[in-house]
Amino acid sequence: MRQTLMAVRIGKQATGTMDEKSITPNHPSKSQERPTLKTIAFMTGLGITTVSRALKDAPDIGADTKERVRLVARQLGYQPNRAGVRLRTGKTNVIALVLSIEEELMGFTSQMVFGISEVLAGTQYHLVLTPHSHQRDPMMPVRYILDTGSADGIIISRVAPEDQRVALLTERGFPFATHGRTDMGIMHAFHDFDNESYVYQAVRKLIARGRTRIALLPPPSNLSYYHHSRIGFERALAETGASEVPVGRVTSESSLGMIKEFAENLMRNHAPPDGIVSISGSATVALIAGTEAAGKVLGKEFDLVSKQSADFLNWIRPEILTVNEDVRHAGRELAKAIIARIDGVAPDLLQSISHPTWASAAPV
Amino acid sequence: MRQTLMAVRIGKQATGTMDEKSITPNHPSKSQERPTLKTIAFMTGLGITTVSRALKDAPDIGADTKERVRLVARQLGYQPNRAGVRLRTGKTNVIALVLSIEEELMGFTSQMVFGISEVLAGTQYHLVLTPHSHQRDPMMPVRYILDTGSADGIIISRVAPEDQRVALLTERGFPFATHGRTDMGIMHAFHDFDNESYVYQAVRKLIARGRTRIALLPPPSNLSYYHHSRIGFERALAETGASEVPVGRVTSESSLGMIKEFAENLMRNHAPPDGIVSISGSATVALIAGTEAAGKVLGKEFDLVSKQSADFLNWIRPEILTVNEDVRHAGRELAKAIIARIDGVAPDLLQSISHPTWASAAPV
DNA sequence: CAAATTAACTGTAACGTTTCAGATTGTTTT
DNA sequence: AAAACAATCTGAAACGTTACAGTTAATTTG
Repeated sequence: MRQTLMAVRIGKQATGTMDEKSITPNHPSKSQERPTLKTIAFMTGLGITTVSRALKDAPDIGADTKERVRLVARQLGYQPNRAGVRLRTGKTNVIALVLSIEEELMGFTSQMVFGISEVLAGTQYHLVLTPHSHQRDPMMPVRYILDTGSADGIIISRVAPEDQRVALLTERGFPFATHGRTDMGIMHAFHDFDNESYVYQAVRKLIARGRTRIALLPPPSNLSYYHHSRIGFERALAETGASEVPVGRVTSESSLGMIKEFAENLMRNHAPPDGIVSISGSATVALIAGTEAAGKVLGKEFDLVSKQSADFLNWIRPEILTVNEDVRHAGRELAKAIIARIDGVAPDLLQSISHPTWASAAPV
Repeated sequence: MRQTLMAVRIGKQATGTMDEKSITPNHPSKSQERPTLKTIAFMTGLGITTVSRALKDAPDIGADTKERVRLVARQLGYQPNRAGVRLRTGKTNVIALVLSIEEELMGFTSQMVFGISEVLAGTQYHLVLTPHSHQRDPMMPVRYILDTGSADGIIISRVAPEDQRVALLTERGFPFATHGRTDMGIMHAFHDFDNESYVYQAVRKLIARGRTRIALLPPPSNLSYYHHSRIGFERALAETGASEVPVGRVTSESSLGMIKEFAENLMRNHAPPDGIVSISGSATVALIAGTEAAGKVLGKEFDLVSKQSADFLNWIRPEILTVNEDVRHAGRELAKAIIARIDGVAPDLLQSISHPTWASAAPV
């Protein structure tokens, strides 16, 4: 029974002869319904099961049968029905990106999304966005996805050192990857930017320029990278003997108006900083406005180092020392990690960190 | 048979007694599977069909039965299984946002996404992102969605006056809404920013400041809003007798380096413009860099008007006259429109336009 | 009071897929 | 030649939902 099958048994009365959907009158003949396994089964004269198994290259299907099935499938442009697969297997082929609307404005989110999409484009996965107000209930989207099984994996950002979402997802054994690290003794997939190193190097650069009184505009203190940036900051200060000018409760996510006002007051102090490190590009814009409103000249009376996720600060003030956080790359890494995680790869193999690279002094 | 039903007929041997899923050993008892119609049917003693119909408030179900079903459903936290619904009805409860990775960087995409999500959050719809390189094959994502039926509606942006995607979607009768208008005699849902009016007003403002030689940095000429901005521009010039300083082939989406270089050359001409209108915030950043590299002072030798989708230009140069395009609002409008479209509302009732509002001179 | 009508409920089938437990060959072993 | 095996193929059932065509019992009609 090697190659005898060639369409000998046509029709297959049992399952019904390919039910000849009534051709709609407007589209003469092109209105062919979407092909299913049944279509291929009919065309090849095989059973639906055989076709299904052939397409997943199961070992109990003959080599030439597989070939034949694949050929017809390709010819028809067959694509498995997602709802069918999902209903039967529970596999959604969906990655959920949970993001907070407080996310940084300057292109952060879009770059992340594009990075993820880049990787997902080559797979069966779709990307579903689940924005929410982080303030209100950060657990809500995660719980929803968990309860409804509406994704195979989750990417979360803005993680805290002790992150409830990470705890919950881990407890449930649900695949996830985070943008940012945690500090709760839980092993999980992540990608992070090395903010400690960034701030450390930033301070060293300021000191190399002779600055000694440094201020750090950090992220909100509940987020993990607040601590990383503090550690880098303190390490650099300790090594060099430079001193810190404290910033009070202002953070990179305070309103731009508040940041400006703060910066202006700060620079009007009797002992203002001569170097500022900023963790966020948009905050830096307000920072400049404030410092200049106080009459200070960037590059002269003080220097400024900033991280940014889109390359725009140096167009505004070439004097700013900038580091680009490649968020798109982060997106790519996270997408690869979550897919691997879904495929069962151990989380400790899915951790990566980007290191700061300093932009050349001025753009073209 | 009014209120006699109260759990009299329990069990229902026919369909099987709620098959008591083997409780997993790790989770003592809380590991209740996700409730389905069957669960509710069992608990109420009703048939699955009855429960289904009761939940959709069908007219042939008794009022008290409905109440009872709703109560139990709420109690269990019942959520219809999306795969089941989708398989049976073809309804995906998904809105696809097709966006091009060439989309403006400065927060445009994220604001759009957040706006859409805001509206979708109150509905059963999920938001699926389908980014793609617009250059390569703009039709691909649309065709994919059409072929696989993977969404109930599509939102597209960056439309052209004669847009193939609009033509295809209309031909297939598929619900969609566009960010931007077309000009091909097809009635469809859209939201647009009134770029004609923006540019017109921009020019008038420049002229009010005594400027007479105006340059327009327009979007790429294949996009609809290129034409709108040109119309507004030319109308203002015609009315006032001001003259245009042409910009050649530079557009708001040329690289920042190119824009800067162009601006610098332009301002070094023997007859440079004294007013510039920019359609994009990020381009404006480069524009400033170029004009200042040529030694010109903003607000003195020339004035600059720019549109932006995030409020940042005035932090950089308070002198710039800015208009904020509220992309988040656009997202909200588009989401509402696409849902209405799916519900069968006529497209001509789903068209809206945002008008420019001028930011107050300087921010806080 | 039989027949028709109405109100309330229900089982079956189907959407497209995969898993399971066979079935049908031909071939090898004993 | 009977029995066992291997290689291929297969139908039935199930996932959760809804449309359809009933069924049942009570009520109205003639």
